[in-house]
Amino acid sequence: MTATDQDMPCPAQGLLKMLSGKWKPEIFRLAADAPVRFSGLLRQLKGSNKQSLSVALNELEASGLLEKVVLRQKPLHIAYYLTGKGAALVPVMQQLDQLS
Amino acid sequence: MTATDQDMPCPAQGLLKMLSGKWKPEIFRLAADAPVRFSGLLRQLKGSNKQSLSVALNELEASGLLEKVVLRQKPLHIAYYLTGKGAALVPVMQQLDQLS
DNA sequence: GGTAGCGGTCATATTTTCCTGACTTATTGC
DNA sequence: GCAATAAGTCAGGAAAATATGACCGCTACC
Repeated sequence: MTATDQDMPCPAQGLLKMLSGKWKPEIFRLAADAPVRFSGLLRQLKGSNKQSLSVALNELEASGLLEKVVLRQKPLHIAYYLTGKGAALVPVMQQLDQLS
Repeated sequence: MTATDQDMPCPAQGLLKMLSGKWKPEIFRLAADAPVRFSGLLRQLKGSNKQSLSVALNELEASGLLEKVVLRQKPLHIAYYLTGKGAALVPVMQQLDQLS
């Protein structure tokens, strides 16, 4: 059990895990469309809550799919943008959509 | 809340859910390679257990990705085969692999 | 008749995930 | 100064997922 032991015999499993959870797929989809913000998500995703969104956003950021950006404009905004890695995932998601 | 209420604002979410869980991605991958059997999985997937595999296999079957087949040969075998729907998912999984 | 392998189920833990409500810091509007 | 909005954190608790160990029916072997 070293630090390099990734314990991941299935390559796709990592990606799958990045989008697993109750809110992450929807957040990702919205972010793929346009940058998202905390309060906006809280309003759009009915039934969600601060805690879960906070965790989900942090995980999406940690896995490199979203990037948190502080916009130093008038009222100070924080937005989450899709990264390059995130964008690379979009076409795969679209294929999944079509299989549904 | 009718029976037609699918509560699924994100199309890909259904597919994602079908492969969510600790063992389902690996089971799916193995089944995509060749039909799998209960005892074989239990041996190959180190750290797994009957209960979890049973649940995972039933869910994969219920979601139409695997098909349970009883082979009425000499010692009686039960195997899980990839369905057409499951096969359609394979190339998408391969794309996920390459994004890793 | 005893033992072993296959393919499970069942009842019960343990672990992980998700939700709730209270509280915080900073900014804006009145 | 006071309330509101944004973007959270924190301490619980409830619910869902996962694991453990016992047990069962069937076939096969010796």
